[in-house]
Parts: sequence; C-alpha cells; structure tokens
Amino acid sequence: MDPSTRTGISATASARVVDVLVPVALDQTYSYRVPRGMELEAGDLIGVPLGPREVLGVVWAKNPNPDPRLHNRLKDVGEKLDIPPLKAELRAMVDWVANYTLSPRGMVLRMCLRMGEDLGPERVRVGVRLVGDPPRRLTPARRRVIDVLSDHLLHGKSEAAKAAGVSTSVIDGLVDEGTLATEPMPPAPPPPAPDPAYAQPEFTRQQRAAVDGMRALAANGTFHVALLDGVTGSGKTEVYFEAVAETMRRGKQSLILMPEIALTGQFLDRFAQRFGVRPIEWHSELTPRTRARNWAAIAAGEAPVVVGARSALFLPYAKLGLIVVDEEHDQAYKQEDGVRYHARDMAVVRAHIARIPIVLASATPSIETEVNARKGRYQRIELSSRFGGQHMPHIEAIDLRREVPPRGRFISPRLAGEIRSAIERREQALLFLNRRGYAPLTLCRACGHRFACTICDAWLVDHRFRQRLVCHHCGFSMPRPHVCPNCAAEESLVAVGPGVERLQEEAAALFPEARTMVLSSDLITSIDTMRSELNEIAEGRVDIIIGTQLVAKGHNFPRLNLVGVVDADLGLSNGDPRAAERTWQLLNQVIGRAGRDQGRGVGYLQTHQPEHPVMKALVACDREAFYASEIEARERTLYPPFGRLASLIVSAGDRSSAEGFARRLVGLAPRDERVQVLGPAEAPLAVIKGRYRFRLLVKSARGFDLSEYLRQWLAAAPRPKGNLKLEVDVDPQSFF
DNA sequence: ACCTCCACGCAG
DNA sequence: TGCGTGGAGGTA
Repeated sequence: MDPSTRTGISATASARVVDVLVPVALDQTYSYRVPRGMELEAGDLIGVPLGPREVLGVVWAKNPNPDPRLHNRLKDVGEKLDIPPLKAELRAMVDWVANYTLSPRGMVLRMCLRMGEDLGPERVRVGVRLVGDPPRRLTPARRRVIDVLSDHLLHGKSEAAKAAGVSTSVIDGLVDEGTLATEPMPPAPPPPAPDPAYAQPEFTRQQRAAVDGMRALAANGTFHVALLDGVTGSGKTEVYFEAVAETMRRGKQSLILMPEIALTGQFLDRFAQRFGVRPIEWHSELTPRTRARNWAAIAAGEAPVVVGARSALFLPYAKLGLIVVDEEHDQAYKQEDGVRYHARDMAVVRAHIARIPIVLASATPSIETEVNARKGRYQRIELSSRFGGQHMPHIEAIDLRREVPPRGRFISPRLAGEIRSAIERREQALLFLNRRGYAPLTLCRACGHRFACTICDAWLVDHRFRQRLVCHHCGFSMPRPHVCPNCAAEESLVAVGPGVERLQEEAAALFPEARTMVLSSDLITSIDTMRSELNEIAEGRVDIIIGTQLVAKGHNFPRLNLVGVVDADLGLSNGDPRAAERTWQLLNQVIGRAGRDQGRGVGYLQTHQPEHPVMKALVACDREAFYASEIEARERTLYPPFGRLASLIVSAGDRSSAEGFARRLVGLAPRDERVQVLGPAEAPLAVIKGRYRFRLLVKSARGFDLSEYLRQWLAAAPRPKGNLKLEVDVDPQSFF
C-alpha cells in the first residue's frame, strides 16, 4: 500500500470530525476537523472557515466515519463560541421545516441565528460624577450640568446631558477641567421578571371554564393543541394569559406569536397589567443591540415570556413550555419569501417536537383549524359571549344597487346619515376600505390613457399625500403628472375608484367639523408612530377613523360604535380559493372593533351582492352557516384541508422562456394518481418587476407527502438557468 | 490596455 | 447566501 494513503488513514482514525450546518443557502452539512483540546457536542456554536470567509456554524452531528474522499480537504473548526448550544429540539425543527418547505437547511438555521451583529460583551456605558471644583469659566450650560450632578452620585453621561439640556460635549469639557470624572457605569440590572401573581383578574363564569382549560393544558405540559375560540371582546387575551402564568410557575418559557402589526403598546400594557412588567419583544424593528440582548436572554432561559412576530418561532428557547398563536387565522403568519413557511403550522410542529402545549386563539378560526377542532384533533375552548355582558355588534347590509352614493362618491346616503348621528352622539366612527392611496387607477378623460407600471402588470395607484403615482408591486413611483403623456391634454386626468385618502376627502367634505385620521400602512413609518396614532384615537382625539386592514387587528377603540365597510365585496372578486374565508375573517374583525367598551356597536356593509353567503352570514351573525358552507365547498373541491396544495412559480425576463420551462416541468412531473398538476397558467399578476410569471398548481390527496413528491420531481428536472427562477411554495396562502 | 457588469459555480 | 472568477462588452 502506498505510504501516503496509510498516513491518510491513520490521520482520520485519530482526527475527530464533526458535521456542521452553516447559515447559508446550503442543504448539506460540511465536515470539519476538531482541533486537539476542543470538546464539541451536537448543537454547539462554532466558527468555521467557509471558502474565503469565516462563518458561524452549528455542530449538527459528530461524524465517526468521515467521507474518505474528503481527507485532504477537511479544514479545522476555528473557535467554540461561549453561547448555549442549540437544543436537539430546535435542530430537529430546522430539519423538519427545511424538508417540508424544500428550503436549504442552512437558510432555516439562519432564522434561528438572527441575533444581530454581535453577541459581544455589552458596551460599557460611561458615567460622570462631580468630583472637583467648578471650572474657572462657568457658563450657564456648565452651571446646569453641575446642578444636575450636585448629589455627587454617578449619572449616565448621556442622561445627565439630557437632564441639563446640553450636548455631551459640555460634559466632556467639564471632565477636561477636572470638575467631573468619568467612571464606567455598573451594568443595568436585568429587568424584573413578570410575576404570575401580580394581578388576579376577575373572570366571568364562562371565562372561568376557559381559564380552567388553559391552566390544565399548561399544567399538563405535554403536546396538546387547543383552539381558544372567542369572539372579539370576549377576553381571549386575559384567558390565555392564565396559561402563560401557569407556564411561568412551572419555570418554563412562553412564546406568544402575533401578526407583526398587532404588536401594539396596548397589548404590551395589558400584559404589564397582568404580570407587572412588559414582556420581551421580538420583531423586525428591534435595534441590533436589543435584538442581541433579547436573543441571549431567550437562549439563556432568562426571558420567561417572549411576544413576537412569526420569526420568534425559530429562537433558541432554553426551556420552552408553551406557545400561543394569537389571531391564528391571520395570513401575515405566512412568510412569502425566502423560506416560505406558515408560522401557525410550524408552531404546531415545534410544539409537537418539543412536546409542549399550544394554544391557537382566534375569533374567526381558519378553516384548517376549525376542521381540526370539529374532528377532535384540537380541543375547542370556547368564549362565546362578550365580556361584561356587552352585545355583539348589530350588522346590516347596504345594497349599493339601491342606495347609490352620489357620482364620484363612495359613501351611501344611508351610511353618511349614520355617521352623522354617531358624531352627534360624540362617538367615533370607522370607515373601512382595504385600499391604500387616493385612487387605484388614473386615466385620461381625453384619450383614455391609463397609467400602468412599466415593469409590472398593474395600474399605478394615486397617492395624493405623497403626490406620486405608485406601483404597489415593485415600489416604482413617479410624480403625479398634470398633462397626459399620451395625448398631451391638460387637466384631463381623473381618479377612478376610491382609496382611503380619497375617502378621507369625502368624509371631510361631508362632515367638515369632524376630525379625521387615516390609518394605512404606507402612512406609518414605524411601530412607534403607529402606537402613538392609536393612542390619539383611544384618547378620543379623532372622530372618524379611515383605515385599511391595519385597523382590523387587536386595537381597542373605546368610543367606537359604528363601523362602515365601504366596499365589502373588494376581497371576493379575485379567483383566490380563500377569498370567502378572508373576507369573512376581515369583515368580522373590523366590525368587531365596534362597541367594545360601551354601548352597542353597529356595522354597515356596503355591498353589491347582499345575497352572497359571506354577507348573509355576517348580517345574520351566523358563524355556523359560514363554516358549514365553506367547509362543504372545500371538501367538495378537495381544497385544503381536504387536499393539499403546492404552487410552483416560474419566472423569467421574457415570457416565452418562463412559459417554456413551466411546460417542460409539467412534462417531467412523476405520474401518481394521487397528484394532479394544473397549469401552467399565467400567474394572476403576470408580470412583476419586469419578470413574466407562470404558475403550476400541484394538488394532492390529504396525507400525501407532497414535499417528497416535489423533491423527486425537481431533482430529475433541469436546474433553472440564466434568469429563469423557480419558486416552490408548499401550502400556498396567496395566489398572486 | 483597462474597467465594469453579471452569470456562474462553489463552499468541507 | 456571499464571494471569486472569467467572459462580454464598453471605454481610453
């Protein structure tokens, strides 16, 4: 035997090798040698060389039999990081989600490691203390600083500057003079832990039954799914807080997932009222520092409760004991880019893997969850009446075919009258229209020219507030012209259809004395500005709220008794199989804003089709009628949850190569009588950002391993080359 | 001769 | 994903 081979063998025999997953778009683990003196176990976080760079990695497994072909290519593990290892539970979750969504495992791991730039030591904050004589030159600014520090105690430098109303350079000057001395601030004490016994809320008899259910579920501590099914205003939050309290008493962490936009100050305050402090938050707007700090606290088991958006599901909880998915039906739980996952479904998976209980809370459960509850797979815990004997809002349809708004207006005379009397009673009114901007279409009266996006198959939306025409699909925008670019006619451009901004104009004209406010995602720059606008409303400084679906979620408007839905049919017209469900959920939620704290709420639905099952169910407050008809329809058509769906979107810069590739894919689909491949069809929005899109819809029987089928199919298919792109979406929610 | 852009392939 | 490469095509 050749001597070099022999040394190779003896080297591997003594070398220890680990398989490492790195947070890049790789599905495979890579093998690395473990340096002498380093002890590694699965889950440990390490630094490893990858190509030209050094990246973070996680030991996925020890590898006693490394691939002999890799002998001379193995690199050494760099360093072992002083961070708690990822538990087997989370590693299993990463593998499961990657397998299910057909995403590279590395990309799923990346979601677990989104911890901010660095987990390095906390920046030491500088403090200042008054130690010496006043400076020779005593300016008023310096005087104020000395006054603030006259207690000779250590003050934070920036806080002292703020208190004295000066910039920190004044303080630096006093330090140079010897009047002040700097000292490192002792680290801020960790925030106090939430206290499960801080407040004992009083529950009604009906709530008590649900509370008992919540406590029992949390006390059992094993995998169990409960649907907390409670109408808006029934006190769902306070009820599931009892499961959180029980989990806290057991020394475990709780995760409360919310649709991102529902993470309001109001919710955090309610939490603080029950537990004494605000919980740790996790969402996209955290600063890198807070993100790193929260991540570390979660991993160390020092964060008893985390309230977060969907990405919080992938955090490395040290001892997760409960998951709550609030507003479980919300489509914001579906991540639509990168790893396409549905956070509610993956939360159930995580609970299953971790063997912990999970609560899905909603006033309008998704059809999937409702069916699971009906079949007994999920326990249903019901809260059917509003808290404190309040009534559900009374709902009426306004038939727009009979009660026609004036030309160019969108509020029918009847709705206008109702708003007027609400204002006279000093109550608030909410006008709901799920359309941002001023008008969805602008056209030239002279030549009929319509303003469309140059790179998307969509009209440009008039945003008067920003004075621009905007594409809602790619973000393209242009100044609002005054001359038609096609026929050069002047002042010939007209707005067609309503958006919330136009509605505000109409409301202002109808009720000049009323204070109006538009709540729309494009007018809101941050969670903080939204929180302050919601406060203004809560404090009664607004008479008419005009909002997009942003207003539907979890806010309490105490003086709101009237909700007018300006175009109830808006969500029903597209070909989306979930259109009815969505519309029902959205309108229920919006109207549920009315009459929550006092009085009796009323909702008006302006519709062209009052006979539609969704409208009839809403008006009759007949939830059962809606679910019965929708479940029956899904069962008949074998749509989820009675069948499974995946969509494949092929896109390319030119139409024919996209369509050609999509057709080739269909031809290569493995034959299976349990699977139907539909398409290719031009996607409902055929062109986005200059890319032509074709969609295949894969439909299979329930219980069929659709992910595995897709994997085999795509493994045998040619890889998309050039600017061809193939996106796979298992369990798609949106059909755009 | 040199620069910029981008499609491609690879990482242990 | 992020990065180096090499070829295309443009500029001096």
